[in-house]
Amino acid sequence: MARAGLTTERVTLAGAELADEVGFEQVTVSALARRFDVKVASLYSHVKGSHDLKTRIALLALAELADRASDSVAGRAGKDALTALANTYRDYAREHPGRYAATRLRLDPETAAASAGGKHSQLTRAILRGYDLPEPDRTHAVRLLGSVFHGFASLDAAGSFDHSAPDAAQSWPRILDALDALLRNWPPAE
Amino acid sequence: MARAGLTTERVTLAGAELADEVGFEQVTVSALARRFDVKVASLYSHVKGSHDLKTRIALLALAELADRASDSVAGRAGKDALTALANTYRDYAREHPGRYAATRLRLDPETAAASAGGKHSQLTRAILRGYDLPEPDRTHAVRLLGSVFHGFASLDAAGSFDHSAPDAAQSWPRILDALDALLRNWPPAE
DNA sequence: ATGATTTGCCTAAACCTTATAGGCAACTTA
DNA sequence: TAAGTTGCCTATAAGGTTTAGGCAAATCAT
Repeated sequence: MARAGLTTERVTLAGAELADEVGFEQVTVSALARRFDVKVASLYSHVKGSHDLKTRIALLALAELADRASDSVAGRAGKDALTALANTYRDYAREHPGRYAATRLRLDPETAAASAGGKHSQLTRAILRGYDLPEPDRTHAVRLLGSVFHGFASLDAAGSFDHSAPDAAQSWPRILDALDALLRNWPPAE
Repeated sequence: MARAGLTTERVTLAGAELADEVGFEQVTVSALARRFDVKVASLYSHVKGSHDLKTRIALLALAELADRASDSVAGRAGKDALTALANTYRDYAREHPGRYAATRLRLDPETAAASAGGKHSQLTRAILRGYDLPEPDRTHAVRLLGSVFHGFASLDAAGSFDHSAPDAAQSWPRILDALDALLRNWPPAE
């Protein structure tokens, strides 16, 4: 009766890998048990259940993405920083579709508060230092950028851009050009 | 043995209502059977199964949303049209969260082609008539607007804006101001 | 080292959802 | 009102979730 060496971390990581392979919605405690070649009930010592597992994958992905985002904007400013951050999100969504989908899981307030979620808005706020926006427009701009990054990755992943020309990849740099131009010429409140 | 009067349309509509109440992911053939006070197997005469049901709900929502969007931009131009379209998406996402989530279901290519999906990009393209954008920038702008509408609704629904001030409702008009300004001053390709 | 304790994975079982097959009753139509 | 169609049924099987309780392996104390 050899032990498989399960821990909560290892189970969560395997769940994230499974999500990238088969989709976040398809992640199940049973599938994970098969992957470890272990009986289903064994996993219940490490995660509380299906929802707990998915929440842990979401937290893992949020933290991992925040780390990458943080690295990407370090030492950059202005449009350079904007592009780096935006590309980090787009690349992560493409490389890790399951993990990326996990970041959109609705977390209960206290879990969300303890997550890396706040770090993401902090990072977006940081790249706005290179532009000259007074509050509260800075907050509005953070939300606009978040919407674009998330919305584009989401529609791209859903294949929404697949049936029109040109390639989504062609639109991306022009969208970043446009956002940069917008941030440099942000309209004043009337 | 009274008949419940099930039809594919009625089952789909009830599925959409259920989605708005408990969330799109929670829509199940079983739950729907309970709602009709009918045995599960009975529903299988009307929908092929769980995936078919969800697909039908998605198509219903896409069509319904396209109708509303179409109504909202009729007779408007420029920023007025932009605001009307944007608000239609935001309002629909708030009023019908389950249906809105359904619109993000990944459809297989031929189903997607037969859906109202294309109408949405047509409508967005239409409001750009009020601005002066050459191709291919018009397409890039359509994608940007789609990303913002979808991304904002999505983040708003996920509660991502809940833990920072001010209210998301305050950001929305300013984001539309910003998009209008951007479309009027779209940066030229270098 | 060896007994005690903790930890890890197990069997067993109950419940829910999906899905299919086949049957009888209730509507429809002629 | 008989024939045909449709609508909902029972029965059944397979797979996922979750809990309870048990034995063995690893770890710790003496």
